[in-house]
Amino acid sequence: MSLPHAILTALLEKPSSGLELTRRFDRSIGYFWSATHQQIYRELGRLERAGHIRALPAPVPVRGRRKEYEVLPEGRAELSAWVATAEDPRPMRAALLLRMRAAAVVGAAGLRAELSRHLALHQAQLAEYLEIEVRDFPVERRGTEPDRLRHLVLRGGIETERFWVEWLTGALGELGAE
Amino acid sequence: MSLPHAILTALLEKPSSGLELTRRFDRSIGYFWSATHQQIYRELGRLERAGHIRALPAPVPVRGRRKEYEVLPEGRAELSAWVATAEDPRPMRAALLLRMRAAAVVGAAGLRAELSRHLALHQAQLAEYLEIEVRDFPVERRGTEPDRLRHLVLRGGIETERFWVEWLTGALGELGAE
DNA sequence: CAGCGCATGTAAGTGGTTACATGATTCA
DNA sequence: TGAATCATGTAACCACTTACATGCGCTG
Repeated sequence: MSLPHAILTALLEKPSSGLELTRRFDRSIGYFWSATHQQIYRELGRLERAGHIRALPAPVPVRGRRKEYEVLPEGRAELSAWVATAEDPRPMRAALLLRMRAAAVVGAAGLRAELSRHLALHQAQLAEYLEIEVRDFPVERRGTEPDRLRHLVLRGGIETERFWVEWLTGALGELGAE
Repeated sequence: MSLPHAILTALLEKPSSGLELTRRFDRSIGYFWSATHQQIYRELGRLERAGHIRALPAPVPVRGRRKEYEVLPEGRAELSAWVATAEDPRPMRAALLLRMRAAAVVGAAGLRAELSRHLALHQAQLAEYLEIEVRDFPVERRGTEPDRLRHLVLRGGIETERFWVEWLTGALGELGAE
């Protein structure tokens, strides 16, 4: 149950409309909790009904007109509570590892190309994260706690991608030329 | 759409009943693609209707009225095709990273305990994987391709857990004593 | 004023989770 | 015989995905 909290976090960082949120999810929060615009609109409706956020007063609330949302104190309290909640990590879901295990049974024919493709994707993502790190977290900006925490989040993304790049590289080596 | 393929893989490794599959998912395949017994029974039904597996005629029921399934050639072909399929990696879903980002906004009160708890869980999982590695993949058993592939899968689990242990250790250091 | 992009939504279908139901065997 | 356990399932719900629908504002 993390989507509402992802949205609350994003709205606290900057009040936004549904579509703006969608865009920001595509390039920032979505790196570790993705969501489509349909999910976001539905969740915005729920959060509003729950009294956690409110739409900023618009002249005429009509379909097709942008609605900007901001977080209410209740929403901030909810998010604050969630940060300290005990919530077990979900078991990982790695389809590639599954495919590798299937390949051990039925043979690895055709797997090599797919591994290469994934390797390129993860290398690209890693490069993007490293750019963000250079741009947003220069050494002199690492003093305040919020900055240190945000940097930790980014390091999580970086190390995850690095893991995949290394694992895929090793796997391609093991597979040989096929 | 990986659950059916996870089941096909497991059944090729060893024909099983629904409950046996559930147990094996809990301690093996489920490490990277978990499933409950309800999911498994539903999926077994679908796979049987699709002609990918069949129930063996029970010779002498050992316990209860179990149904043992085995994979048909069509199922093996389906799995073989899936191994080579182009399927993009799903974006990661890391609730802990999300919570860390929320903490950057509303404060990290109470987060430390939760990070410690997760650290212990991941350390335990890592230890379990390392035991499996020692037991199932001694150096002299790494020659055949199936063994090498299965070992790669395990290495994926090991390195993932190692990532979390390191990230959490670093995060606890950054958070300070609170 | 027609067409296009922006913005907000609805609807249907799938996969996964939680809670419950039912029969069959074992054993005290 | 009654309780515990093994084994297979059903039902309801929720999250997420995919496809489509509707209204607004700008521009040619």
